[in-house]
Amino acid sequence: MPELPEVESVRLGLASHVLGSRIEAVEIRRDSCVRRAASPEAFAADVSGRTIDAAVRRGKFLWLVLDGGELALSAHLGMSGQFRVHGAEPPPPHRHCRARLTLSVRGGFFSLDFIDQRTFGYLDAEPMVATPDAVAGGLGSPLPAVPASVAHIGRDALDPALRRATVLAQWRRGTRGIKQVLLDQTLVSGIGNIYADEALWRARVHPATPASGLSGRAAGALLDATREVMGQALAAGGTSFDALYVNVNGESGYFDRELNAYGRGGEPCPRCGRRLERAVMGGRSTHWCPRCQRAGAR
DNA sequence: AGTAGCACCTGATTGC
DNA sequence: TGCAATCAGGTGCTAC
Repeated sequence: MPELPEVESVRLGLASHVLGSRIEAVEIRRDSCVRRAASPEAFAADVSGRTIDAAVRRGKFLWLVLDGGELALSAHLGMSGQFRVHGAEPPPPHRHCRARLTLSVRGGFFSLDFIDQRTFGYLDAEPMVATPDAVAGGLGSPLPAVPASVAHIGRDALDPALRRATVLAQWRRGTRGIKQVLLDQTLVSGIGNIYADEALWRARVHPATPASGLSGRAAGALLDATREVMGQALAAGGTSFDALYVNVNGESGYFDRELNAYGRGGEPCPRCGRRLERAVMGGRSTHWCPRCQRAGAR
């Protein structure tokens, strides 16, 4: 469920609570929440006793830089992952709590819970690896490296170091529809199903338009639209329809009130009044206005 | 090489 | 009321 604005809200919350703290204890409550590590015990051994130096994000991928920066505690929220911060005496773990970390800072202790109903999310201990374009890392990162599992992920739409001309050329290559291309995290990361539909609506591009048929100008306007909509969503604390997405303090964002297309199939287009359409494209539910977003327009 | 399809899960909602 | 089908914000692997 979480896309770039939601993951960035989580990153900001983590940064405000865990930077400079030390990982004292690790309780894995569901083994499969640790994917790459050889075992839950190996994960715990890798991260225990280490200090958290930074909280970094690229697209929807999030990681805590440990000690010297050669190791990361990486996390992906999948469809339903959350982090929740509790004080020295945390409540009993939530039913979907997959891991509980105990952290210490200046003699005080607190808990960090990883909660994930659908279990598509994960935690891992990973080496940091250099990437060809790792000039400045992702948002929040001063480091020239990313966790191994993020090496194939493109810079995200809000990253100042995004190579605009390069990604627009990559977008327009191949045979896929533009909706599928927007969701390709190896080109521009961070755009998920909600913000893909919203950006296409803003830029007046039909989701099934062959990406190769977009003009450079239209592709550029679409990239700008992804940045605008995700920037505004971030300012509103992200999008949330229910208790499945909350920040580290358990609070929901408000951007769902500002969605123009996503989830509004059958409702009037906020721009022209025409009934919005809904269909499945590339296995994902897709929403658009058949009048504002004409196939082949622009 | 690029792309489509499916697998991975749990839970809420909808329809019969 | 019960039960099955459908849907949900993501990613990675496999087979074309």
